[in-house]
Amino acid sequence: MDIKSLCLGALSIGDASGYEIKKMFEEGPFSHFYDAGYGSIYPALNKLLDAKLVTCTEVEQENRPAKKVYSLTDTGMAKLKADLSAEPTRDKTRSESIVMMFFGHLLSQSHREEILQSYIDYYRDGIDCIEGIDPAGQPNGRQFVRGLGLAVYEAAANYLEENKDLLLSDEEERDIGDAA
Amino acid sequence: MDIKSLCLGALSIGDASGYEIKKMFEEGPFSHFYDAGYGSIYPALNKLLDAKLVTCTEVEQENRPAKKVYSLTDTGMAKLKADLSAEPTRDKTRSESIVMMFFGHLLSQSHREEILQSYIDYYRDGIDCIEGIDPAGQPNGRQFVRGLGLAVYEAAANYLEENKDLLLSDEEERDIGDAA
DNA sequence: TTGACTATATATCGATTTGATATATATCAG
DNA sequence: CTGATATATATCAAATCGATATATAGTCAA
Repeated sequence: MDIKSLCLGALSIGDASGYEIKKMFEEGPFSHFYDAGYGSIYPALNKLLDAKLVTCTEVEQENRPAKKVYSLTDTGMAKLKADLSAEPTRDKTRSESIVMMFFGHLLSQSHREEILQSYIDYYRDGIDCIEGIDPAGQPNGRQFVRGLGLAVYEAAANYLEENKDLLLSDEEERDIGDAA
Repeated sequence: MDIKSLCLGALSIGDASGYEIKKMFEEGPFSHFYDAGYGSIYPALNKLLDAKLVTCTEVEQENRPAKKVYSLTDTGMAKLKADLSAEPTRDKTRSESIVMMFFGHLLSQSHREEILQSYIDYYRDGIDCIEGIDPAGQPNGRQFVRGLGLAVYEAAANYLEENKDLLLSDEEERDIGDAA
């Protein structure tokens, strides 16, 4: 499963341009569990077009640039279902905030506090964002994933707030006279 | 912050070979919040060596191949602290399991069940793995991150188990006679 | 003793992805 | 008329991924 598969998934929700697909990764439904930028989306759409898994129509618009709207073909939908039927690979996370907290003893207390607060804000914003989605009428899978996101973000935000002191307190000097 | 920074961080804990650093990402302390393979670690170590941020000693071993053990220099430690003092970028997650659940309506019930169960197992294994780490004597930051991991994994595993039915139930046919 | 498998260890390479930048059109504010 | 923001497509060097190659050595079974 790569960005081509995710573009097929995005188009299974409805026709869209590259720019609109990007927004699904940035602010939209995918933003909490997948990532992609223009540099991978546009090449992916071109490959999908070559493989006839999508079609493309140029649409003129008033007061803004023309856009290329992509649509899923029948073979595209079949390919999407095949991709979704594979064994999922392990989740990949990359959190610089956690790296910094992990090595907190190498940082000043004030910097640890900054990192922690912006990380709490990050989760609180995520919660607000997910709560802004109305689950009514959405497929069960999307409702399920929405609830998972809320549960995980709330657990993280609560832990960070309830255990601040552990991160912010300075290390106790241990091991004095340890070289017995 | 890139893999070079993470290698410096790994070496701040103790001298290590590329193979040993890989294991820190695979099974060790980094495995829950960062990822890296040989293809990025070995080139990173060579660049760090060129920049004199680490030194390298070849060590012969009994009953196994020789290894190259890397150590942090003073400038390497300074570089690590500088990297950790930057503004953290946003977390990046990439979860194929969640993508599959999100598009669950395109999959059979039995496949949804497989994905769900293996995802629950994944979190339960993660919990066991973290619980196996003794926090005693570790820096506060590492204890804090350990607790965060536990809180988040437990929230995820519990949500998945308690809400199984929502994902596994078949969609109700809505909108019949909707074209009013 | 040969083959299969596992673990340790380093290294490389094509393909993919990242992150930044370039190019346009159009609106709005100062 | 300059700068900022939003829409929209495209590209490119650098970083990363995932797979593979190579080598040593132990185990375990056919």
